Amino acid sequence: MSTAATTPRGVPDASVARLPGYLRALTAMSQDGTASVSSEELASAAGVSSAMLRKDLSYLGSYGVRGVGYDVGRLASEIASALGLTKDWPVAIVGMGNLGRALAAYRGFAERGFRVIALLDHDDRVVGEEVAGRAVRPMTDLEVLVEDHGLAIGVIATPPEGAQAACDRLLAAGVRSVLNFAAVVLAVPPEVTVRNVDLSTELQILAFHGHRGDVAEAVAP
Amino acid sequence: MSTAATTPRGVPDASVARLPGYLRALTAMSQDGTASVSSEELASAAGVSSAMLRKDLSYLGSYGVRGVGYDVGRLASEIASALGLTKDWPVAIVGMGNLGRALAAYRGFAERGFRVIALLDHDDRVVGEEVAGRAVRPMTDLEVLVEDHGLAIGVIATPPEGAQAACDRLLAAGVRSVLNFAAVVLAVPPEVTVRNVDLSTELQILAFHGHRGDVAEAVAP
DNA sequence: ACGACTTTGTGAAGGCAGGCACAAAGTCGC
DNA sequence: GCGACTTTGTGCCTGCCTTCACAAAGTCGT
Ligand SMILES: NC(=O)c1ccc[n+]([C@@H]2O[C@H](COP(=O)([O-])OP(=O)(O)OC[C@H]3O[C@@H](n4cnc5c(N)ncnc54)[C@H](O)[C@@H]3O)[C@@H](O)[C@H]2O)c1
Ligand SMILES: NC(=O)c1ccc[n+]([C@@H]2O[C@H](COP(=O)([O-])OP(=O)(O)OC[C@H]3O[C@@H](n4cnc5c(N)ncnc54)[C@H](O)[C@@H]3O)[C@@H](O)[C@H]2O)c1
Repeated sequence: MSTAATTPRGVPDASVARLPGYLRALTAMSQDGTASVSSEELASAAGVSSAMLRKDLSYLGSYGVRGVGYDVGRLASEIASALGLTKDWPVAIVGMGNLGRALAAYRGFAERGFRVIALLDHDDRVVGEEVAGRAVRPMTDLEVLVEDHGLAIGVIATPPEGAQAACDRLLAAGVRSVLNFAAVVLAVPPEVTVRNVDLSTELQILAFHGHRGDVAEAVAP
Repeated sequence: MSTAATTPRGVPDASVARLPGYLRALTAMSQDGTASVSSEELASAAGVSSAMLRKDLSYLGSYGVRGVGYDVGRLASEIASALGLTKDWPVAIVGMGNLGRALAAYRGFAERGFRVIALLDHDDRVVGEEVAGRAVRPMTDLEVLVEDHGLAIGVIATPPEGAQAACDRLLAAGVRSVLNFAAVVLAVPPEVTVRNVDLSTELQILAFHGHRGDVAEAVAP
């Protein structure tokens, strides 16, 4: 019933989607030894306007100093806290095909506080294989994994046909956040959050813009 | 100066981003032998509301029949045409690491009219290697490739440090559409379209929602 | 041939997000 | 210690996107 402005923690989705970008820029600055940034500098590093940045940050609280800017370390820590990154998030990857293996080998996970605790596949020929120094486990291990690690995020890297089944198993085991790489619309109850990453969709959107660019140039004059 | 509604081809960005989802659902229906769909059915298959679907389609023209619905084949073809998928789009993938190899092996490209014409890397140890039945080529091949194939879309799968350099080379060769998997903000001139796919960002957004879900439940009652 | 029924296409309204511009606030130099 | 300067935080406004609701349109059964 309350608006975003009323509740201190009511951050609009559009803002949330930009916070990781700010955090990344801040982390880079921190490693460069930069201690303080203005909204102008940070905005340009994150590729947004300074007004937008300030508005986004204002949803989190007042962590800037007028006339000076933001303390890099402090702001990074506040954003991380707002995103819920103060604890490690256990992640399981389902589907050890081409994409699943690339994801398993990706070290960007750990760098941002996501701990891959399991690689899963339903195919007996793949189960037991070693991927990125870890043994692939059968789907039946899911329940135990959730119990042991409090598994929170499931990544689906199966073909489209298997994605709903994989999702159902994740949900049954208690997972409530899913990152889906398969090109299907997953049916989930409302309390579950699904984010879709679809390469084909992205390419098609690019095709549209490339296409339109040509058309616009041909029509405008 | 004209609004989206004035120009027949003025499709809002938000709509464009959903068209690929409609197209995918239609393709699946077509393969099932379904000849006709209502906006209600198609909307549910694509995971949007029927009002939204109808409005999106109305930007493309009037291809439905009142009282009946849409002809699956016809609508698919109209959407494909609006997206600019009537021709093949040549794609080059830059950066043959874990991710680049997975992308190279992905057959979803060809299925949707995107033809991978080259795999590129700047590392001499990787150049010449065979990936997905294709030899990896050096960055210096870019210009010739663009000339020969009219290369239109570049995919960047290099580490963040190399992404801007890779992007610059693509643009210099004439590419105007870029799909970027590296977690950096690429600097490009306004006529170039860049879309970013960042796994870490997605996970952090999921973390926020998982986190918030807990908080909301704890605070609400 | 006609009427009832279904489903589209779209005007109108509401809500949300982005951008502008400025007052408030705090710093730094002198 | 004080004033000038810098930069934040935010109220307001504009435009876009989404949802609602219904008249128009065309079909199918009789
Ligand atoms: N490869 C890519 O670069 C790429 C890019 C974008 C999107 N995708 C999408 O990612 C998904 C995976 O692609 P891929 O190329 O890795 O496929 P793949 O066929 O190489 O691998 C799929 C793996 O998932 C496993 N699997 C299938 N059904 C399962 C189930 N129900 N439960 C558990 N495991 C199951 C299979 O055993 C197999 O090991 C696809 O949906 C694809 O569209 C892939
Ligand atoms: N591996 C994953 O699953 C994954 C997931 C999400 C995002 N990413 C991102 O994708 C990118 C690639 O990841 P990866 O794991 O494949 O990295 P990687 O280190 O395995 O491979 C990078 C490849 O790019 C090449 N390269 C580097 N600089 C280049 C340049 N300027 N021009 C041409 N080629 C260049 C290198 O020679 C190497 O072969 C990274 O930015 C990473 O953050 C990877």
